[in-house]
Amino acid sequence: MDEQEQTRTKILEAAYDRFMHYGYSKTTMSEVARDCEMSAGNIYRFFSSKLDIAEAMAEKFNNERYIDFEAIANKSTPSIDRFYEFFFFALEETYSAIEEEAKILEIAEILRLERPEFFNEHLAKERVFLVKMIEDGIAEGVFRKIANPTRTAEMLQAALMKFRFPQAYSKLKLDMLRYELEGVLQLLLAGLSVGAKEPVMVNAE
Amino acid sequence: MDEQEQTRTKILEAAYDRFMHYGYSKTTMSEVARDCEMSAGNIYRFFSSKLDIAEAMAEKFNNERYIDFEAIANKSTPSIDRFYEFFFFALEETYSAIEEEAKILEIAEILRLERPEFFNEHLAKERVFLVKMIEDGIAEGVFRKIANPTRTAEMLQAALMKFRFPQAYSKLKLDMLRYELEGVLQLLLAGLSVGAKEPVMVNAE
DNA sequence: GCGCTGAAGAATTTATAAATCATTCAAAAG
DNA sequence: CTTTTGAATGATTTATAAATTCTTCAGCGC
Repeated sequence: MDEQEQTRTKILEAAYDRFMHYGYSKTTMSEVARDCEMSAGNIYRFFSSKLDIAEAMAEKFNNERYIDFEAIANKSTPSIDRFYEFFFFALEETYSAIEEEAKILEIAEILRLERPEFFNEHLAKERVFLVKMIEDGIAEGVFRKIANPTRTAEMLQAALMKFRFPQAYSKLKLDMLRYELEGVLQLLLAGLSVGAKEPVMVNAE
Repeated sequence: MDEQEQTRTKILEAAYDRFMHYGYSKTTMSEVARDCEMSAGNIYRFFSSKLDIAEAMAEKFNNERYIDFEAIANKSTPSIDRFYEFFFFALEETYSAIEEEAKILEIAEILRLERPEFFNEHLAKERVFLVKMIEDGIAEGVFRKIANPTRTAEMLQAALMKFRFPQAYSKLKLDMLRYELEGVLQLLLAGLSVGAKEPVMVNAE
């Protein structure tokens, strides 16, 4: 880790402590700079904006999740089991992270609004694991042949959006979210199962 | 229609014109009262709050949709076709209503926050049509036996939430929403099809 | 040159007072 | 007695000025 990278980390840590304690908007660049014993202007040699600090923090948080996601996706258990584990793990993890640290929600909301590309990249990264589990399921003979696994993964994400970002999309409590996730996932996975027929409309518009 | 009901309608119409022209929050009770040639205080003999006027308006709007929903649900076309028609109709209808009249979104947002029960009742009413179409699909031999159609309808609603209230849950454009709705619906209906297997986890937690 | 500072500017937030608003209710009008 | 008004009230919104904040960058020290 070179000097540059070391300073970035120092700033990130100082910002993290402040963001978690006082929240993103109540933390000033001067405060973070003071904690790092430098001037506010100098931070801009390492991060081009305050929002970039938040994004770097979120990226670090996500990267930790990707390790867990990858571990789940690569398990040797049936793909069905892995799907459940994946989405329930993600639900519990994000829900409790936000529950315990309400400040995280503020950052997530700001990024969702100000950095939608960041959000989309995150979804694309998660999708890689979904595609793998879909393909494994096909290989297992549990899922039917699927023309475009990436598109199917996109559809799973669209249908399960409210469980991946629970507090942003609803006010439901965790047990209710679990109940709904279970049911929706059951239906979606049934739709992938070997016997399932993709519906064909008689009167296509 | 008795006197009481007639006055309610007059107030509702005056409020509707104002809400659509200036928005909910920019409309005052005095203005509505003036349009009805009465005092602001007198409105409260007919509606117990400004929010109640908005709710009554939304109820009227919804009731018009229920007529269309019922017509679709009662068609003699295959239930699959009706499902598509139902959700695409709902998407186009709510999307364009909000697109053309941005003021409607304000009212919808306020009701979602301040009157969550109203929202839940609306979902329950829609669910009746979904249950019917599910049961028809079973009778047609297209859908598999389903233990609890009401629960399944709830799950469909949970998975399709972002298409029922498009602008509230995402910033996606209509063509993207159509693309996603098509795929998600396909997957969900495949999950209901006769051959589909409800997934059973090997290692239940 | 290189790394950093601190002053400066533009944008945003805060603070505060004034104004407006939703709602209530005593009393007037019918 | 029923219906309606309009003044009173407390809450919310608006308006405005002051202060703070993010960000830039000329120039200082190494």
